[in-house]
Amino acid sequence: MNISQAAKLSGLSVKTVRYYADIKMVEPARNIQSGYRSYSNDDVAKLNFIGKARRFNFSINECRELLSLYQDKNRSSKEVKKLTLAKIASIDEKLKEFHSLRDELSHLVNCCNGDDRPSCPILDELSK
Amino acid sequence: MNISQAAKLSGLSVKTVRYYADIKMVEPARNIQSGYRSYSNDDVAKLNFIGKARRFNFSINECRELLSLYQDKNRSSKEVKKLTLAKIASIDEKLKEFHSLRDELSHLVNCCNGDDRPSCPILDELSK
DNA sequence: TCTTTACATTCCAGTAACTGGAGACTCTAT
DNA sequence: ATAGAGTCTCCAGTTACTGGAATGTAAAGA
Repeated sequence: MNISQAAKLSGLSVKTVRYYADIKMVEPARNIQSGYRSYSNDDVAKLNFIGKARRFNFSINECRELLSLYQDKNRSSKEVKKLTLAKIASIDEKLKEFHSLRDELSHLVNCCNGDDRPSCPILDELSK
Repeated sequence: MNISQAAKLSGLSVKTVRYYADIKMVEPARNIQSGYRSYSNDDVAKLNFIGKARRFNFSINECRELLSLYQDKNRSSKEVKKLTLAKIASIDEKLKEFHSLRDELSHLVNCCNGDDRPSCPILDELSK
């Protein structure tokens, strides 16, 4: 199938699918006459896999790792679990950061009158 | 003072401070002889301000806005509050995303044996 | 004074993961 | 035959820096 159908089936944009071909992550066959990319069902399955992994916040390189594990019939689940645990840990980091950020900002907002007078505890805090 | 001291006082890297000069956010005077950037205390205060705002996850453009409000003696606190509330909302978005991501991933990890056999619910989920 | 060393300058490239657009070619339908 | 849709490649832009090369300047020691 052509790229637009592969894109539709995998829920990705055409640009993204072409990008994944460029970076050699999912390299489809080519129609020799037209030069058009020609995607198999297998290719679409990979695109789907990658799309999901990306939505799970795995980076492109992590997706590559996962993809090779996915395609390796002899892989152990240990490796995948390890990668996923690391990902969870990094998400926890981010959560912590964002939580404290949120708390500080909302504290500042609560102290701010929000009227038309120039006094503003938010700016005061930023300039300390 | 020279750039390295301005960097030290503001807690930013020299590269970053130079970058902020390049993008015309904090433009110091120049020593005519040497061409070296020459930072005033006022410049350092701005750098500090920006550094803090960046740590509060404001983008460079938002920092520009905040900075101009900061320097505008006639600004109202309303504007700043609005910007900050929007920032909080976007942080909340991210928090929600990351929370659900985390939950899904840890669910998958809990279902995974993590042994040397190839069966792996994580990959199974990704390939569905 | 000379020399070393530390610090400064500019400019270019790379990061991550795409996205947008230009110009050209191909396919399909009328 | 031609219009319109789809595809191709290639280049640039996004965000906020960071690293490195080649070169110039300042300060301190011998």
